[in-house]
Amino acid sequence: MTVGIKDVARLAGVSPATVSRVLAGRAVDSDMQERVLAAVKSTGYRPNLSARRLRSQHSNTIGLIVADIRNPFFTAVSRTIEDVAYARGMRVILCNTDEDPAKEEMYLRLMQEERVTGAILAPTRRGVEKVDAIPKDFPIVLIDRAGTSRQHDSVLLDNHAMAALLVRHLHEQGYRRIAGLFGAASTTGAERRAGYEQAMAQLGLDPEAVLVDHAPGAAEAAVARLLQATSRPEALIASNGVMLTRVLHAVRDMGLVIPGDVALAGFDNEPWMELVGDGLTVIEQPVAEIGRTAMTMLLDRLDHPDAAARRIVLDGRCLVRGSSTPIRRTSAAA
Amino acid sequence: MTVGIKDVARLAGVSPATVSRVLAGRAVDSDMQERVLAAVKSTGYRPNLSARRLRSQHSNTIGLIVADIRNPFFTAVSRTIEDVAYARGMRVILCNTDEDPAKEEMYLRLMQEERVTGAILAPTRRGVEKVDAIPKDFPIVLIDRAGTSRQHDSVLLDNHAMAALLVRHLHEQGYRRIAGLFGAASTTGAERRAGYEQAMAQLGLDPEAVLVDHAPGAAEAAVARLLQATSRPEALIASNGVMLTRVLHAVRDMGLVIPGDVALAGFDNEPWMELVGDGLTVIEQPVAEIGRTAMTMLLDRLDHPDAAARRIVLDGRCLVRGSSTPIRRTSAAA
DNA sequence: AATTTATGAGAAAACGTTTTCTAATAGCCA
DNA sequence: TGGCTATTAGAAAACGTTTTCTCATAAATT
Repeated sequence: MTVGIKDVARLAGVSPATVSRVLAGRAVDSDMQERVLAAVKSTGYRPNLSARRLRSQHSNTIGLIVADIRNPFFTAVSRTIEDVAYARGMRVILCNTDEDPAKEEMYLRLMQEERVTGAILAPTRRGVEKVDAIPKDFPIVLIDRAGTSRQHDSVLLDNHAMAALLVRHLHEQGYRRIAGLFGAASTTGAERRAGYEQAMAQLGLDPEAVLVDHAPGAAEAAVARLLQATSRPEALIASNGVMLTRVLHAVRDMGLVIPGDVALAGFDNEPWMELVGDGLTVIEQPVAEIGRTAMTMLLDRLDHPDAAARRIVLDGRCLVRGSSTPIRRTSAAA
Repeated sequence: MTVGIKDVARLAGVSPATVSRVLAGRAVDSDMQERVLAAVKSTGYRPNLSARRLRSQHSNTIGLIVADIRNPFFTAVSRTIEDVAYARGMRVILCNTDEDPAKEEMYLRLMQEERVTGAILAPTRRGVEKVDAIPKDFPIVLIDRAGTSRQHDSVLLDNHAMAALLVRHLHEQGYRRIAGLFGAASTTGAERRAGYEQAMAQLGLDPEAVLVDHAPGAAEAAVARLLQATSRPEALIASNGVMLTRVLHAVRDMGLVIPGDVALAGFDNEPWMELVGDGLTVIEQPVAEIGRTAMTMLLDRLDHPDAAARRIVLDGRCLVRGSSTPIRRTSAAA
């Protein structure tokens, strides 16, 4: 019942090939073109993209695999990627791994079965080890996390440096006992932790890094444990925006005030972060640039399949706000 | 170069049809099955989903068209829809209209060309008028906005009642001059405005509704205009979460405090909303239930194409927080 | 003016599957 | 034991396009 290219051709009195050519915008007799366009309109013909993809062997689709679209960082990056893609006539398939390597593997397989033109992937910590096993003829750009893999293109934040920057900022404000909460399931967490520990060591401070699960409630529990200890930290660092939100909740629930009882700083800027209290000090990531760069790299890769893999490392901005005002010590200094 | 079902068949010494049957999990000789599976593994065969869809005539894909995935309401709903869909072996194509009817139309056309099994759509205000023109054989569920269309299934919030609820709450707290900011491009905004106006009228109050564009900066400008007027409103209502955030920003930028200078309430709950000041009073939508219901309706529709269209209206919860504490009048009462 | 080259249209093949159709074998009942 | 049915596998058609191939006609070159 559905109208196909043959029906259009018959109505217009031309061959299917001609209809295809008209639709592809290639040179045809203007009279025929007119008849074809009229026939398309009158039949309400809609090309079947599956058939088109099967025959033409390119999908014009890219896969986007992130941990969780509810994380505003990924939301923002995704949005940019989609806009660029659709502007180029490409579709995007979006998948959430929930930091689960099994899901990630399944979605990567799905992408191959969809014969996507390429994929943009934020791999899980365990997934990043397997990423080098992906066939070279499957173009991939890693975002946000790349681990040690140098085989694929990647666009990353300078996590190490940014975490260190945060530590030094807190140190300058007079904080000494600075604890850090880092995501356990992502390489991002690991890198930020390393930056944190190195900066702490350089300043002669004792690092206290906590690895936090992706599971709900984990961050809250970690905060409670930290702040109920005998020598409570003077400041907390949260390694991403979602965790920062949870830490904030947990601190409030304990009846503590920021920064009076404990200072707070973290990663990822969101519109509300300057509204809570006197604002939250954060490292803002260049989300739009990350998305745009990833798409550009992917398209470049398609043009030059054999070029060497590139790694682009971007810097964030440290937005200093009220949650890290200079410390006011109540008793003896450290 | 890519390995197809024929290659697998040749290696396993069976016909392509048999390979297809094994992969579909249908009954075959166990010896052959074993050989096929071995051949699949050794060749690294990946089925071509385009070919499969073309031949089998079902795409196992649903389209999801929302205004903007960066709006946390849509993010949350999308996430639920995706989870349900993938659990059923279906894919989701996600598109953002940016409240632009032209984009919406284009994406609806795209969905038809993809031969999606069905679509879930949050139509723009102008798009909702055209939605009845969509062929009946294209299953659609409208979410969040349905206007007067009764031809398609829909799952909605009781916008009228919820807006009225917010008005009555503010009235109970002692507020009288209550202004509302409503999205100009969505039917949601229109319905909430109607509820607001009716409730205001019933309480004998003068409504002051402002229609706010989707464009950036529009909400801020509207707030500035309202609060600089000679008789400044005592309370503001924002018709969705994004607008609420912007209103909050604007109020803060003017150096006013909430609720001391002006009270604030709105729609859509987000994790941070209990953290800013003494919390924001909002109507929380049952986002997960909306997503789940939409998917269920869509799947039902596929089973019963000729059943009458259903409209499911859900209630939200009013979360009372600090931004609407009882008014303390400085001078004479109204 | 004759030959080559360029252009454009139709016929038919091809893309990689699933499904229908046909045939063969095994199992069952009388 | 003979015929009938049920089951399973292979051959071939089909899905709706694009693209290659072939041919005819027009344009260009010598």
